[in-house]
Amino acid sequence: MPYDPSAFPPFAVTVDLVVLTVRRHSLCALAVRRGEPPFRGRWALPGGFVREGEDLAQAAARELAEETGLCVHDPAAPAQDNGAHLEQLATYGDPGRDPRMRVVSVAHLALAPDLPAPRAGGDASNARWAAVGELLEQSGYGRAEEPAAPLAFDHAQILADGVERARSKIEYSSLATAFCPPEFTVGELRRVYEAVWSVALDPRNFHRKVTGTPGFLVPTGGTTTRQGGRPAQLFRAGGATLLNPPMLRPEV
Amino acid sequence: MPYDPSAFPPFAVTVDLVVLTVRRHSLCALAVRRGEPPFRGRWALPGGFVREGEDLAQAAARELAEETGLCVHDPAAPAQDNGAHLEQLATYGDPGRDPRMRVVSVAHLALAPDLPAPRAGGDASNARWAAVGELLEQSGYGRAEEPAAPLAFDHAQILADGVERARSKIEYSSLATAFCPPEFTVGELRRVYEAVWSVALDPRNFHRKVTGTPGFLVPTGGTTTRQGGRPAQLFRAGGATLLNPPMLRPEV
DNA sequence: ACTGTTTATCGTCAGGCAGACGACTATGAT
DNA sequence: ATCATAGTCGTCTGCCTGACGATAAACAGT
Repeated sequence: MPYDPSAFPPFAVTVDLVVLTVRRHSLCALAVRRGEPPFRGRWALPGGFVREGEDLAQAAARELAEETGLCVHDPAAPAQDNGAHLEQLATYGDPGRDPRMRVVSVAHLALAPDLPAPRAGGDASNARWAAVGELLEQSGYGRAEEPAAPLAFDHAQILADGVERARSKIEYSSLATAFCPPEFTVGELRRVYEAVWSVALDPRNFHRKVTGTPGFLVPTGGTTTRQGGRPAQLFRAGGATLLNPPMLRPEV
Repeated sequence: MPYDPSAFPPFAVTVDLVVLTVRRHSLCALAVRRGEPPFRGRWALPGGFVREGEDLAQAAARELAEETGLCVHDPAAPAQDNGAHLEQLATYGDPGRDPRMRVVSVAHLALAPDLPAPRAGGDASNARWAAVGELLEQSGYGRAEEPAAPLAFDHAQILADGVERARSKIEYSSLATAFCPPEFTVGELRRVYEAVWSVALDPRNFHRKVTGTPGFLVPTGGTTTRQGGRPAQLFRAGGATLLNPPMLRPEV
């Protein structure tokens, strides 16, 4: 089809972020309260316009830093900082998804270790970590009872897609370590899987699997007792990014 | 970030298509010749602007129909027409990817059975099926020798991403049947895997795997000898979309 | 009609990996 | 000292896969 530079409909392009973390044994997402219409006062995913001259990934990283202070983990420089994992998720462009104008949103997925408190431009009351189960139940994506205040726009759909991406991706990649601090124990990593999948895993088989996969975990030599019980070895994420064979998710 | 409807940079939004099929035992992609600058005369992926009031998926389906005449396979109405599989791939928005203006392209991946001849608006010389190996070698994504005429824009990157998506997705889903006609034999399905992965698979183990996975294939009762040799049973794609355990891709 | 070629299909066997689960270890709490 | 908690090492069994032998049913050529 011929390009006609003078005759194309103009769009606004935004990035929206699904920022996931594991807190208190449950998968949580970052939600911000909208300060202006439409959907004023409702919770939404963080996001904003892509600026001129700005790459999509740059825009997502900038928004992530503005909302959480997190730096993005550079895949080239492996495994040391407290940076987050960031990847493009999908693009949502239904006409009418924003009542004001035609907006195409390029959603990104970010995985972060457990953080202190969210700061949305310094105003803590306008940002929070919410359990994804609660956020999605309110929007009819779970077996809901009281559809209290669903997320604004189509953000419930975006969140559901992001959670599904995270759930499947930790099966065959080492991405679960993005939820962990730089040094972590096998038990802490197992609790990440259990929270994301909402299942209970056998500690012995899990230990055998992750320590037996070459390049997945490298021991740092240290130990910790911060989980109670017998001291556990500390590990860092190894260079391997793909898990082959994958970690098997128990069916329900 | 506050939304300011009066102050956002305008973007053009396009859809680009990675249309894959298997022809003569090799994976091929649809390429169209550009009729106007920039990159006039070079090969590119089919695509076009998203229209006002048009969904992204609608735009992709419209472009696919314009270029190939294919209808999109409705996931709700399973397995009978010669429709193609269509899914969103990723979004590319580097500033400068189009020298004329700021264009964000939402790439889609389409998988189609082997088709007669391409028709790009009736002009056959401006559209062709090209082996993905050749297209990517020319762009430095394979071990190239003569970087003849790489694809226009960032389309080589988009094609590489689409091929990688297809390669990994046939591992754990029944998507390989989208490359087959409505009725097909186990051998034909195996040749799809072999073409997409560029490997040789053991016919006996492959047969055991696909016929032993419940819901993957349903026999139609008919047989065919169109491949020569002993008559083979004909199958249709079953309802199962996920392959568990997955088909294992031999490492190189 | 016979032989060779091609493709399809069934069977066998050994190795690897995952699930179930027993046993032991090393901390802190009472 | 005893208990509770969490980590780590083993064992066993069943399933799946890769390697590969064997048979079946078509066609081509002599």
